[in-house]
Amino acid sequence: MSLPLETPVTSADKTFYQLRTDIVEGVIGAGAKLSETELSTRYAVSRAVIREAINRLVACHLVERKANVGAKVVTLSAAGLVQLYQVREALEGMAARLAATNMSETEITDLQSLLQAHSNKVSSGESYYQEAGDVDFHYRIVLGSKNTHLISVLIDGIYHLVRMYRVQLGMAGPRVTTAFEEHNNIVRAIVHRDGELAEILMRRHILYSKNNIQQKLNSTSS
Amino acid sequence: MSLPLETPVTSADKTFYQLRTDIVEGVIGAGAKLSETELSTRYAVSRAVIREAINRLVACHLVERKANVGAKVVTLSAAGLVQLYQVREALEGMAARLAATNMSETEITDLQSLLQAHSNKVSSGESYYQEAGDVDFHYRIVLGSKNTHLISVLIDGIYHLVRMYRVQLGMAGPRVTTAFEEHNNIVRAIVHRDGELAEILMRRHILYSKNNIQQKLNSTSS
DNA sequence: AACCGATGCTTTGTCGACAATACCCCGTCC
DNA sequence: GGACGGGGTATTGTCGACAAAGCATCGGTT
Repeated sequence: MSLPLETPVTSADKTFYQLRTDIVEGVIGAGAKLSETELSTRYAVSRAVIREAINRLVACHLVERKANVGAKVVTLSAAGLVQLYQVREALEGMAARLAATNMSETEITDLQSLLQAHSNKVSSGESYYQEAGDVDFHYRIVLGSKNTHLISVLIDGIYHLVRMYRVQLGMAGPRVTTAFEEHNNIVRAIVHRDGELAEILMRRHILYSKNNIQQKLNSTSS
Repeated sequence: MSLPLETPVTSADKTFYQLRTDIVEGVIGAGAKLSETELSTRYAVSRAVIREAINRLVACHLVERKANVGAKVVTLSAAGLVQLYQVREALEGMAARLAATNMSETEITDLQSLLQAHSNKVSSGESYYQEAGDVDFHYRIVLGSKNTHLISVLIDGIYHLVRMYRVQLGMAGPRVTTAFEEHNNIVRAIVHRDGELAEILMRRHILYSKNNIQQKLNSTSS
């Protein structure tokens, strides 16, 4: 793995991470109500820490809360996924642009070797690539931007939502080989320190993914 | 005003809004420690609501908290402002692109009349434009995108940070007339439903602002 | 004299109980 | 018969107190 780096120190931290994975992974289904008392018994902690965890989940847009009523897991829609990918296109495009100028030489060589390793796996027929490899690649680009706000919005927020969408809507999808080629082109632009090109390629890459997903959604709904 | 629309219902809401304005407005200075006990007495509420308010401020990136140590207001830097404007460029550019296709006809005409009103004020010499007019314009574009994530990240998060930077670093700045022209061009692109052009113009508009601010920072620091 | 450890104090994290609000059910009235 | 109003219940919001962790001071040792 690249970097969880999220070390829970307090009890609220642990419950927050636990709840987040449970929600993203679908253990707690979409639209499910988060009863504070029930969760406090299930996780064997006070209601206060549950409340804090829920508030953080609200900040991540993973759950919604109405005052004096309660919190429930957000229900996802195809339109929401499209909106999410629009934001990804904008943010990760900028991340790629910045990464082209801000990544260190060692980071770039690491990125290249990472891609090379994925290439080997893809050519050997492993479809392992899709999940872990893809997120790893995008993580490195985002972190390479060295832009704090960009990093936090994407890694702490959007990526978890994307994962949740994947699980909810049952996207284990292919699109491996072409995506690999796109990744390769992006890295090449970064190697040449061409931020403008890197941004364009990254935006197209995410746009393609969006179209791919939309197409899949339409075919399943028809 | 366009839309605060943030109606505090619970006590923690009110405290959160109060604290946020106090921090953004500089009443609570940068780097200041937020003592929970002290704030609970100052605002005459329990420590629990103070904690919740602080947690929300942490989510907005207005304060930082270290476990078992405490929370303090973020200290701003020129580099941070540059990073913030990079994110603005990406997000608001996308917002303009989406607004070009998603804004209703009435929203567009309202936007035009708003700009016309500002034009009158500018030509009559009022420098009132800068603050209220500019934020109003950008708000409408962002809301016109109809993209939930875009709206929340910008309006609930980044714009408050930008305001805080303005206050902290003493930016009351001019750049009125040229900015108005840029706004006008963006609106024209939206009228023509040309999302691509609207994005380009918005990105340049924000880039100009960033350069303007950077230049001002360098001149003051030298 | 400087470094290390213990002790006490301050602040945060957590807990259980109380207050307030919303929902549900039922009775009554039109 | 339907709609409005009142009471009961369950859940959330708020509070004060206890537990734990960090920080400073002070004493001891090398």
